[in-house]
Amino acid sequence: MRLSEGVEWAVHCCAILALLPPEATLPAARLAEYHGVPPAYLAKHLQALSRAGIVTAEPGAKGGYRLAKPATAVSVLDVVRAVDGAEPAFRCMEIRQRGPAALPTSEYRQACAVTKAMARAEAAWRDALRSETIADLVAVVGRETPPAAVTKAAAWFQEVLH
Amino acid sequence: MRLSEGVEWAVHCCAILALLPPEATLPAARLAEYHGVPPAYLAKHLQALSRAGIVTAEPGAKGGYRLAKPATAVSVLDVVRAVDGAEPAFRCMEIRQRGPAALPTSEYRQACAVTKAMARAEAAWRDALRSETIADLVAVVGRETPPAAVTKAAAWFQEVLH
DNA sequence: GTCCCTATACTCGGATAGCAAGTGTCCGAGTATAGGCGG
DNA sequence: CCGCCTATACTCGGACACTTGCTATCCGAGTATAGGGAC
Repeated sequence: MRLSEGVEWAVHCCAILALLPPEATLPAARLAEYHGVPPAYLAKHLQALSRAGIVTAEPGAKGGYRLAKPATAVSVLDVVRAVDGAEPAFRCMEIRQRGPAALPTSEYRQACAVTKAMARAEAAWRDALRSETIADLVAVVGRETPPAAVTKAAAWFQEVLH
Repeated sequence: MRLSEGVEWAVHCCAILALLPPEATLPAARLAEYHGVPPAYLAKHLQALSRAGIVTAEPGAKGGYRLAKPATAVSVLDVVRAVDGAEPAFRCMEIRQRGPAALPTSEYRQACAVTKAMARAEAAWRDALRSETIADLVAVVGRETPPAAVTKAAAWFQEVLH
């Protein structure tokens, strides 16, 4: 089981966008440059965030991306689902309905116990991600990041910000 | 994010093996036949369960697989980790250490907030799977399965059991 | 009748192809900007 | 000097190759069994 690498990029990008002044935008190319990742591929994931309504895109010169909602209203789960998709990790193939001891489909009214157990676990995972917002992450980063990094980042933003 | 299909097969196989009389074994080919899945591919996953110490394999004629531990001592998490691997779904690539605002590696002592949040969510997922044992699943199945299916399965086992 | 030996058939185990999804990249459509021109 | 128009440059958005890892398969090594033969 492996989560798409783009999820990490997307969450970090949301955290950066949350730090921007209101109404300011940052192009995908700058976000990619800041994180040291391929610009074209990051753009693909930012498009997914845009489709999900997490960020809004300003087209044209001096355009770029901005958070569509307050950082307190964007959970990590929102970002994960936007990039990685909403399908569950465990897909029940109903193998109990196959083989020599199978019954007609109409006999299986309850979801099988395996599926239920997996669904409970995934629900716990989603709950944990839902309870954490981008604003929470930003707060933690601001508390734990060395001041040197903050000033360095702030200086860089001054140059590229739209 | 997608869990290997073999996980579903492996859990179902463990549940079947838990129903067997003590010391009885069932070959991989019969387990595959019962579930209607490719025998060779299922064998691969059963090997993983064997390596993990969840089942033991009896070689030779009249051989097969048997649970290595009581069903109450095998959690669903054990099976998932045996088949799917123990690596976390989210792998932090430390992209914060890249780009124009990066600092020397020695400055990053804390794990980044994104990684921590993801780790918490995965811990919740694992906890949920760890709290469920194969014995629990068997109990639920025995309670919810129609009697017709139980007798049909029992008859089939009588024929193929070693 | 009992014991031993041998050949057999069946089991698991690891090494080997095929395919799908994620990874990475590119080019085209659209828009706000900046400069030049006319009034 | 001010307003308008046009050309430009930059942005996002979706469509196109490539690579890794999951899916699927096969064949070889090893062992308990079953049968036959000798005592």
